[in-house]
Amino acid sequence: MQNTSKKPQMSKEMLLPKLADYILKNGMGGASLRPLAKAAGTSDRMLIYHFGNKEQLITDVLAYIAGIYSAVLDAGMGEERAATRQQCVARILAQGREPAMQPFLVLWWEIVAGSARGVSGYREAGERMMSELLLWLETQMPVDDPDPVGGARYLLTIIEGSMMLSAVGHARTAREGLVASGL
Amino acid sequence: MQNTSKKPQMSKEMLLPKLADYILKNGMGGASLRPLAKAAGTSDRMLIYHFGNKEQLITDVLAYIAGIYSAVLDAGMGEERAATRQQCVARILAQGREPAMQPFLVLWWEIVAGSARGVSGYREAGERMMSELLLWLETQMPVDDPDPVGGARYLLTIIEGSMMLSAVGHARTAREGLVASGL
DNA sequence: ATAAATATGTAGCGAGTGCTACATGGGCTT
DNA sequence: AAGCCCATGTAGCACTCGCTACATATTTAT
Repeated sequence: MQNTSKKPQMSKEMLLPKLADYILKNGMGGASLRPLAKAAGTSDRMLIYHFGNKEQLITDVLAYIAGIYSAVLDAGMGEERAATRQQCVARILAQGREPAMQPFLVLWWEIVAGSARGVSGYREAGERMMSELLLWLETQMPVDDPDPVGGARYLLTIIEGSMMLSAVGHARTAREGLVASGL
Repeated sequence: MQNTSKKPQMSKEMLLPKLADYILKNGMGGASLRPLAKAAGTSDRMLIYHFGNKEQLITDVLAYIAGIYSAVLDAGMGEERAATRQQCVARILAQGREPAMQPFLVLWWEIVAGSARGVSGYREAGERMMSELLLWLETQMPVDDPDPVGGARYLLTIIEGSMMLSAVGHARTAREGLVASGL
């Protein structure tokens, strides 16, 4: 008989995008082996086979997500720099409100929580994603900014603080804080 | 025979402190009925009896924790105000580094994550805790501050941004951001 | 005194968890 | 052709999960 199932030969690399997609949509809470396997078109048996155990799988998927994060960042915004810090912050906050960014944002807080609690793999992913965002932010600073390096760190702090406040229903508080600071 | 077990008459009010204590120590991840019941000196059966279901229990415990949050805030710092915004921020960040605050901080990010994902009870608790912190922060602003209301919102944004960056291993980034901003 | 309401213990159900044992197919090397 | 290794399917184990059925003791109301 002919080879009907052309030896799928599933590998980590083929699985990671689907796993990342599922986790972005459903969060870490629903990230158990059987649903993940179903979403990736395989079985829990094979996930363990490829990744060794669940902890390693999560670590790998989070690293993968951190890896594609900067691509999403770039895709979401034009190339021209902002003219002022105020405009820079406004743009990024606006981007954070876009629907396409929501899965990242919602997952982000779970990564922060896991990192704060010391869960393996979370801290590395979170640190990397913040490093990416920081680098990217430096490239987005106004060309005439007197201190783009320090300024990027300052704006990053404010942006993340604003996002956290928004996440717990204090978007207004964050907005008023920005106004009071001149940003 | 005499009444050996003096009719315990467990009530929500008696259970909440122990439940809150356990959750502060072990986080939401370990907050399943049987361990919670054991920590509170009762049974999973009785937790459901008193709270109806787990979701309501979590909601109630988070509300209780939010309720005692401001007391912890006050207890952790003296009464005299800061002289400058810079000193105000430095004090609060120092307080956040104290061991006694760690359970709150670690739990805090789980509340933010739950709030961002829309889990019932988390948003209300998070919003309330932030409101408490904001009010308290207003009382801690320098007496001669030109805009204590807006300034408190600005400082709150920066403080929370700094704490988040620290949680993912970017404490240095946050510190450099503060320096660049003059705070 | 009787009945109703409250409070609690025991046991278990059905579903889901991470993970493993065992078998087996198909492609590879020798 | 023979043997070996990689990839995968099937079945299941021991455990935890939230929650419930049932019985029962104790207190309160009539």
